[in-house]
Amino acid sequence: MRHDGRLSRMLHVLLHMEEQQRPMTSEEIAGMLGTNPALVRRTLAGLREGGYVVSERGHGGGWMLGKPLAEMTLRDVYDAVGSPEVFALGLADDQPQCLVEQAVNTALRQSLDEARALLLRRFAEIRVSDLRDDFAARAASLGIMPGMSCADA
Amino acid sequence: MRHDGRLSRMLHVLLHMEEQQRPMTSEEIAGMLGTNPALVRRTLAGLREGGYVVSERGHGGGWMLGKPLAEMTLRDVYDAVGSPEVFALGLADDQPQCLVEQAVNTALRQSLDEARALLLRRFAEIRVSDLRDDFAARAASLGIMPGMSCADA
DNA sequence: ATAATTCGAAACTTCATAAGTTACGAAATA
DNA sequence: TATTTCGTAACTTATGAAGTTTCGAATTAT
Ligand code: FES
Ligand code: FES
Repeated sequence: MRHDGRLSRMLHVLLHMEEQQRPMTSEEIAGMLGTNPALVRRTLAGLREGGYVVSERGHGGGWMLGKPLAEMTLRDVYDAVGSPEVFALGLADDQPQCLVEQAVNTALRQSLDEARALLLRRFAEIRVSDLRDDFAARAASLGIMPGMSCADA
Repeated sequence: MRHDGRLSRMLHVLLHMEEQQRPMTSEEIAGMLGTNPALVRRTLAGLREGGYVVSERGHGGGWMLGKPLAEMTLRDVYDAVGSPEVFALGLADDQPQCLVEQAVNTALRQSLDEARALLLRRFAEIRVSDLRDDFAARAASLGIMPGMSCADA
């Protein structure tokens, strides 16, 4: 099953966005992510609705942070990209007639709901700025300039 | 993303299998699950390797439990169907050059690993026989004969 | 023996959907 | 007026579970 990488990508983008003191175009971002501008616009549109980024059209336009990274949690970003399905595991039928299958569903739902709740709780505890700090520490310990250029682009 | 219903289906099958005091053919099971015999064989093959079911060919053959439901946990069944990917959420790139993306991956992995560990721990705590008991309780409270026939077939 | 049943397994098609792409209009700046 | 850049719709591709077809092998019934 193809997994959903939107949360991961958007976090990556937000961190790079903070480093830049200028709007980043969808094309730049697409190059960074190894994808294309239309997809970037489509996904960042969700973050814009939440005020996490702002976009400007025309010459000199692009995407910039709409608020400090310290004011966004992973949970916020998760919701901004559409609160995608967490699990690949699922039920065969959500509303089965069969009582046996209902028992199976009840048990699986309970476990899945618990695990999802834990995950989203963790996400809510982590600010995006914490990732930036983690990155800064890695960079420092490797003796790398914090404002590095994009190696993957 | 299309989710993976193998665990759910196999639990359903195991519970029905216990009710029957005879081998169930792949065709019967397929009718029950709303699918087809080849898929049933493919998926049950994993359970057979773990000794959770046994199969016999030829006239009067089919599938039967290989051990009591009290000796199987949801975790056992999960592993028997191939330990499928738990999450639909995933990383954009598992081994990125970019330090920023590495920081993102580290944080996401940590949260996902925690949630997965909790889920599998719960799975390991639940015996398949617990689901049967839950089913029996539902059936009793509805005044339904425990050995009901298949309504979905 | 012969026929019927049933699993075993390979090869293939379908389906769902995230991702990727193309294209063009709207808005902003030069 | 030309250029840049986002906004958005429509379309194609990629991936893997699910579904299907088919035939051989094993087992039992007659
Ligand atoms: S993609 Fe993060 S530095 Fe290039
Ligand atoms: S599928 Fe469970 S009773 Fe028919």
